[in-house]
Amino acid sequence: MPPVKRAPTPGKKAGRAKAASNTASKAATLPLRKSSQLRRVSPAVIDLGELNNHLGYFVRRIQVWIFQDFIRRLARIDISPAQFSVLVIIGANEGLSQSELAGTLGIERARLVRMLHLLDRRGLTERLPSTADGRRHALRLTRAGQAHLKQAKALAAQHEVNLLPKLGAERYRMLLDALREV
Amino acid sequence: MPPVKRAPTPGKKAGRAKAASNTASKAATLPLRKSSQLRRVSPAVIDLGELNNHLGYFVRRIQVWIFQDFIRRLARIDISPAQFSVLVIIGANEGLSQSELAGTLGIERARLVRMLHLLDRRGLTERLPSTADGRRHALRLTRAGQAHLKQAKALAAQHEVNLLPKLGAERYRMLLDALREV
DNA sequence: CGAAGATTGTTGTCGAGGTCAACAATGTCG
DNA sequence: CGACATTGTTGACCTCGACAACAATCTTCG
Repeated sequence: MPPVKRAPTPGKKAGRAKAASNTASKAATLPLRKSSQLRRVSPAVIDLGELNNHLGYFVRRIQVWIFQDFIRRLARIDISPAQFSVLVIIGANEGLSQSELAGTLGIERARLVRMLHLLDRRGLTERLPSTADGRRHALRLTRAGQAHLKQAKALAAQHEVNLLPKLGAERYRMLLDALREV
Repeated sequence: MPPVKRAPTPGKKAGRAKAASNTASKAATLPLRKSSQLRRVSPAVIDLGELNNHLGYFVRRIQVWIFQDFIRRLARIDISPAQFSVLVIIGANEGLSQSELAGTLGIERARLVRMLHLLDRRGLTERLPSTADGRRHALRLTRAGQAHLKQAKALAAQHEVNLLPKLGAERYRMLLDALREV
């Protein structure tokens, strides 16, 4: 489909130019236009309405926010939050199976398989055949994996400390305690 | 690629049957095997290790958990968490622009465009040309959109109430208050 | 023992979302 | 007017969760 002229918005949307007494805006951000007469316009600060009563909304926002910082901080050693959790659990429970790992982290077995493919290829983890059960794989960290995890933990701890000032030490503590019990 | 024999795991993984003194397991779940001698094996209850000190991990878990309930509850009217937030904001701020909407919700303008395509097609929202600025679109809910949002809010409120017992009323309140200020 | 059933690891396929780059149309400002 | 910024849009790519289908391997129980 060839790029049409500024999106025809397939369908209606013809005339109609009434409404919208509360016009538009620009602010809401940083520049702080020096032009005295701030273009009139809308809320500038937008109302979250009903969302203010939904825990899910705020949890989502903070989750995204925290992950972004985490990702940025561990980008150097190329470890994602998911990979980090996998390495940590394997490190703390050598020999566990993929099923158990997936179960405790709440991810699909299928998802974990592909994740381990990567980590294996990178030489960080290995899947040894379980001596007791032919179906299982005993997961372990390689030497390199242990070293890598060590670095990851250091950076992650650093990331964690970084959250304190942004959340407030007391609030941070409270959140961590409260969430851990769920 | 034809399905090989139980995943050759491209690469090494030959012999090697040593290690893994702490064998494997099965439990960790429900059955509670009646067979007295519980197959020896690993932790049964797996150690989260370092993850216990990472707020991000718990926030992520609870976020996924909350969203699952939300999705399940609003499946009937086919509204996702993201769509819900979009409808709520438009409803509370008629005439705002896509940029503003995307900004306040923390999603990409590009992402929002496709979301609005859907909502438009479903007749829930409409994009009126802004009279003051030729580039902008003044977003609004259609009559149908308002009605749909009303239902969504009812179900969402129901979902929210459902979280109380599972989190504990006090904890719920605390979390909501704490997160709202971030 | 042997057949039915459950587990485990795997692959394939969808669909929702996030990320980036590139654009045309439109506004703003010096 | 011309340089620059915004806004809405599209295209392409990639991650991730959810499902379905399998082969290999236990487990159970008649």
